[in-house]
Amino acid sequence: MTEKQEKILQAALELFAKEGFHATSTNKVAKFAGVSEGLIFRHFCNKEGLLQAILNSGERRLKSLFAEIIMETDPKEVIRKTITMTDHIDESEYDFWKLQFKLKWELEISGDKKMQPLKMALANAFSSLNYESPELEAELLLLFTEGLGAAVLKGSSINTEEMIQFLLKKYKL
Amino acid sequence: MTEKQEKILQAALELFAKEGFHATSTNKVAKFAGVSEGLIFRHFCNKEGLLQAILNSGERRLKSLFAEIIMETDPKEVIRKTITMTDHIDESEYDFWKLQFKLKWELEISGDKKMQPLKMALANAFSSLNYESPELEAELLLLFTEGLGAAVLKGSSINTEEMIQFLLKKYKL
DNA sequence: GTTTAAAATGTGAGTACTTACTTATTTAGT
DNA sequence: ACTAAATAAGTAAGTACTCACATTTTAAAC
Repeated sequence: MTEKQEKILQAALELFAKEGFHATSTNKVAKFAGVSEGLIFRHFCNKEGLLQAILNSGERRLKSLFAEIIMETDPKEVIRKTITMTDHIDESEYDFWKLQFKLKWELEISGDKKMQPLKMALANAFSSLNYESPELEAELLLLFTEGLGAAVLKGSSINTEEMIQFLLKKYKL
Repeated sequence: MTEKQEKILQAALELFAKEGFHATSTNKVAKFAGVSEGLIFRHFCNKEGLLQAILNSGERRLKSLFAEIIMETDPKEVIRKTITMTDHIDESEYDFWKLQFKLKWELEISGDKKMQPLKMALANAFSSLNYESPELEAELLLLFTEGLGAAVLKGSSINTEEMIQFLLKKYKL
């Protein structure tokens, strides 16, 4: 991975996240990265390839964030970590997460599959704590987590900290 | 409002909702509507104007959906109607709602302001029922509602009916 | 009720510009 | 010297948008 290759990835991530995939031209990416436009196609084949490269390099972030929760053995901790997840995403990774959310709507990249392990871990946790409907509880909590994440990334007026504390209280954690 | 004008609005709504605003060209809209491309600009000035026309004509739907909840006096009914809202949106209006959600990400049209009256109605309802933190309860419920709506429109595997019943039970309704 | 002129609606062929992508050529690392 | 990295200058197709012209609708005058 050369220096310019990384510059392209960085620039594309920022622009795709802030303006959207279709609204960002390869010309714009090249200029923002301080690179000739042709280089994008030399390294990433086409615009779609550039996007895939970004997504692949970001996969680690996604997995490491989820892994910490899934590895947890204490059921209460699984739930607590899920609720506080939004607060643990680093500001330097905002662009990546924003892109992830944006692509769910702009292209039809669901990201539903990637949530599955987390959903199962949550369902197990709720089951261990003798909740009546563990699967539904898991789904509901994920709905909340996604909603809160979306709100934060969209710069909503919502008070994240307060909301997280409120939820922890609701789940008696 | 002429016949062709409505055809343009219909076509644009469907295409914007399904492919996205930036990904849909005016040429595509014109062909899909069976109309000359120039007519779009005669009637709606530019592409942005076309979008605004769609949004304005859809405003009624948004208001009528929220109004029914806000007018409600029984606090328990306010909460119940909010929870079941997702199930009440007609399939013929899917495109409109999908566009609404998509635009939140593609452009930065928040739609946060339009939620404010509903949020206040919910906060009042929770307050009447002596909940400890009515504002947070309201915000949380809206987070769920939006998340559930998004899931349905994205064609998620989630069981909407079941989830709604589950939530009603949680809120003792 | 017909005529007629003006206004509104609609078209098709353009425009200048941008798009994703290519290719011939040059630069730099080993 | 050979290979990979990088560039500059293309290209064809697509973009939003315009404009001169044709058609229909409206409405007032006779």
